[in-house]
Amino acid sequence: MPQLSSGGGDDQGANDEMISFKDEGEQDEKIQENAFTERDLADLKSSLVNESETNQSSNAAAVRRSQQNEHRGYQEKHREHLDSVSKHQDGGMYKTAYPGYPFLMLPDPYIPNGSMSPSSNKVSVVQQSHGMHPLTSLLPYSNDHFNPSPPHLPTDMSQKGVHRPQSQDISGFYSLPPGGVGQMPPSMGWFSHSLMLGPGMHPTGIPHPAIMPPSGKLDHHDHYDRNMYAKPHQEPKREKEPKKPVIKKPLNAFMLYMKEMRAKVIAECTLKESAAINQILGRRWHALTREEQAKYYELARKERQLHMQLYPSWSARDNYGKKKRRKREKQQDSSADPGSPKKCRARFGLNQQTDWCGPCRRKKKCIRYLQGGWCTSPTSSDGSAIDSPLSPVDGPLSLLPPCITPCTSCPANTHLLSSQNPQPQNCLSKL
DNA sequence: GTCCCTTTGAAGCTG
DNA sequence: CAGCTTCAAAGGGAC
Repeated sequence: MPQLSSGGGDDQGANDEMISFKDEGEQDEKIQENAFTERDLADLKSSLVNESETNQSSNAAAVRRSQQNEHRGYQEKHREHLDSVSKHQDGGMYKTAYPGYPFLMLPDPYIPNGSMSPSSNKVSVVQQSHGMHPLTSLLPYSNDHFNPSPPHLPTDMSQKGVHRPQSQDISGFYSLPPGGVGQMPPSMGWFSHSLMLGPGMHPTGIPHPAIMPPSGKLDHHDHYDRNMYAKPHQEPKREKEPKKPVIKKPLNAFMLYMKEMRAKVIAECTLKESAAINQILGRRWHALTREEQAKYYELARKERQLHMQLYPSWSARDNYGKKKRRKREKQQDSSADPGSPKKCRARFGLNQQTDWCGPCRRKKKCIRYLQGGWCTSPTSSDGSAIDSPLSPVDGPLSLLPPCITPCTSCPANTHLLSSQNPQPQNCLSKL
């Protein structure tokens, strides 16, 4: 846990926060759009802590009770479930949830609708029927269609010749509390109330969240259809040499935090754009105490451990550079067809960074920039920073670029700020 | 349909 | 080994 150790154990949370925000001023104003002023943010920070504590206290008891009850019959039923699961394996390659890691109090972090937020209407419903251990249903990884044998069995694990370290005893790795695999460490108990399986999610019907269908995209927009996995007509496809399913990276601590808190932030500030949400979440993340963050680091570590055990031969390398390759291929295709040049996503210049396409504001991503030209006219003979050919101030309002950072002086937030225009002259409030 | 944005952290890659 | 890059999630927006 680099974050936990990097601070040297001192109380440097505030410093850490300052360091992490490279463009604080700009980000601040973005957040203001939805009542996230600095003042509010300060309130938010304190309220977050209270919120967290409140949630912990109010839900902890109920959650603990629930866990205890459900844990009682787990060990016997777990074996039962394994049998059940193995039967399901015959029925569909995506139908089985991996049952071997009940210690992990995660909802399926890879299931698009598997929000962990307590405020999310998608979630927060404990569905641990079927005599399953509550955690069993949350197991995020399914290995069935990937590895022929159940990965949770040490013998199977050892059979896989791999370059990743393996452990047959996870508890040894994480110092799991006494009580077995199904019990969460006390410090993690708070998490369980929100890390619940989504409604309607059958425990054994969860496709592996980290595995993308062979035909699926790697992109985050690739919301694989859960139903698709259940369709029996998928089966005949296996006659052909199936492509290796894409196994996604395990989520890190912050990603887990985002998963849980996203819906909450959305509800609080009516924002919907993920970029803005993520900015807020980033701030909240820094506002968390070390103890609160530690919970997520712990979860993330378990997540990685689980992932490692399930896919010992998987490496982040497997997914590394795929997007880039795809993009490169596309570019090659487009360059081979000069008759249909890519449209430049140009907006009028908003920055002067030399490695950006000034007009486009698309760092190294503007097709024309990559092809050696600018979207519009500007060039600099000495190679210095290239200014925008058309200042936002120059154009009529209708031609102004979209807001990068909402101008809080404008009631309607219809204008933009940028590093060049911290207080744009065309601000509605000035016009 | 695809990509971008935006965040942090982990891991891979590169010089 | 340090520094950079990519990818995890999310979903609206742009094209």
